[in-house]
Amino acid sequence: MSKCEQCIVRQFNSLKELSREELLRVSACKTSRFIKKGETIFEENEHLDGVFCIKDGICKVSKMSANGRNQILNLVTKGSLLGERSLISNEVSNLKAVALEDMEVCFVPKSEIMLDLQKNSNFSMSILKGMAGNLKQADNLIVDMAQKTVKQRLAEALLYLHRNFNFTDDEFIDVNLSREDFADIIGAATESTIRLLSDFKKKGLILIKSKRIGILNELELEKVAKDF
Amino acid sequence: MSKCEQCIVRQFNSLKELSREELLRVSACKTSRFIKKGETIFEENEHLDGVFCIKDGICKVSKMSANGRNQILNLVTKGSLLGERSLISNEVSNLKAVALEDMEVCFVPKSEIMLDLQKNSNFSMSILKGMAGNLKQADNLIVDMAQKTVKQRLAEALLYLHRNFNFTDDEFIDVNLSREDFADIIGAATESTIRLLSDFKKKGLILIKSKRIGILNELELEKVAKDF
DNA sequence: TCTAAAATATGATATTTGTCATCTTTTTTA
DNA sequence: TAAAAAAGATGACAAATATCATATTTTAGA
Repeated sequence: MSKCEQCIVRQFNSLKELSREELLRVSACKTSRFIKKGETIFEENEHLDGVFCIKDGICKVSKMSANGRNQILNLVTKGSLLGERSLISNEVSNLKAVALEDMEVCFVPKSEIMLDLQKNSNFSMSILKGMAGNLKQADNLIVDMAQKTVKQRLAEALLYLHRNFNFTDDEFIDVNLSREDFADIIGAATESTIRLLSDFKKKGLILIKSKRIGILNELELEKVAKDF
Repeated sequence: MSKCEQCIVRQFNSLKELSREELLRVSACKTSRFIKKGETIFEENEHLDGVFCIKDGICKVSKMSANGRNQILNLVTKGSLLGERSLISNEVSNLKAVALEDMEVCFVPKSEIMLDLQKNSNFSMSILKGMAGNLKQADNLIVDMAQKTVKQRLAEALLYLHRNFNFTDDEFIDVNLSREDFADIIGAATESTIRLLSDFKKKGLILIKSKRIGILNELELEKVAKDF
């Protein structure tokens, strides 16, 4: 089992605030898991007895609505923690996480995290800052969902993906999302989403090569998103 | 100026975790403000150098969308804190707060709160739990906004108001909201909102007496909200 | 590599929702 | 209290979006 002290990934999340001793303790009690594309990391209403630290890969975090449709709330990637919210509230998970590609994920038991939260104020402050950031992001998303048209939300989503998930040097977004995933991100019917993507393609805003999508005209897409 | 030690309101928020000495320090540096109905407590993008503790009254917390429409994200009432998120992120406020009735609000300077966050792990844990709760609530709202119809969202809003703001013993919701406020809560046009309210009234689900609204048939309203 | 299944695409149509105009009621203010 | 302003209500219509049907393309598995 690899050691947290040598793991570069922790630099990207609150675990970076842990002292050497704390980190050694985490390393000693953590477990590691490989997750295949499409597999579920955790389910809604599952009891999570700890937090996940994503070592590699990317997953979609979603929640089922009462009408049976899935809403993707976030795409979470290498370096992020998952499950802190439920752990802190001492509740079962309100979200579900599914791998979009093969992943490696470490699991740190609750007891260790809670101890560090209690004893290390830099760590708890870092977690708190992360949560505050998530909350701001969530507020923005509420406003977008409530006030923007499906077309605008799709434009926003494409821009977001372009800015955050263009790892390779080609113009394609580097996340393996189906049309249904897109629909679940923007909260629309799959058919409507497909139609709008075709529209954007026709207007030269994006490039579609079967499943892969690339942004061609960021400026114009921004205009669509902002409703000019 | 009244004293925090004797203020019953702090029992309802994280300030309850402060020690006697900490509370005395807060009491010494806090200020108190009376705010008239309709007045703004703080604006979007305003620099908040502390947090507000609501001693009395109720306010709407909202955010402007790019298209110039207002989105109400929360109704915040006696006993709640306001502004912690911005303070923790060390950012200007992302939200605006406007009084829905006459209010009394205390203001605690940032330096004091930050000190307590650092030194008192019960306090920081309580703030963290509060933020985690807000985040869960926000996630739920995203799903509702993305997946539910305007009618369903209105039904949900009415139920929420009924359950949380029925202070008197009559059947009316005890918050002074305009039809535009309702529209800003559910993210719809004011006219659509008015029309749906009339519909609900016609069907005997609610009672409308000019500005005052009461819930008559909670069960049926739930059915509407859940789409049966 | 061929085939079946899944995903994507598109047309037709119904439903939902927004917009603009106008009227009525309520509230505010002089 | 009367007049003016604001809020609420409603009709007509347009735009956005969902739904259902079906065709086409892509992907996965034998």
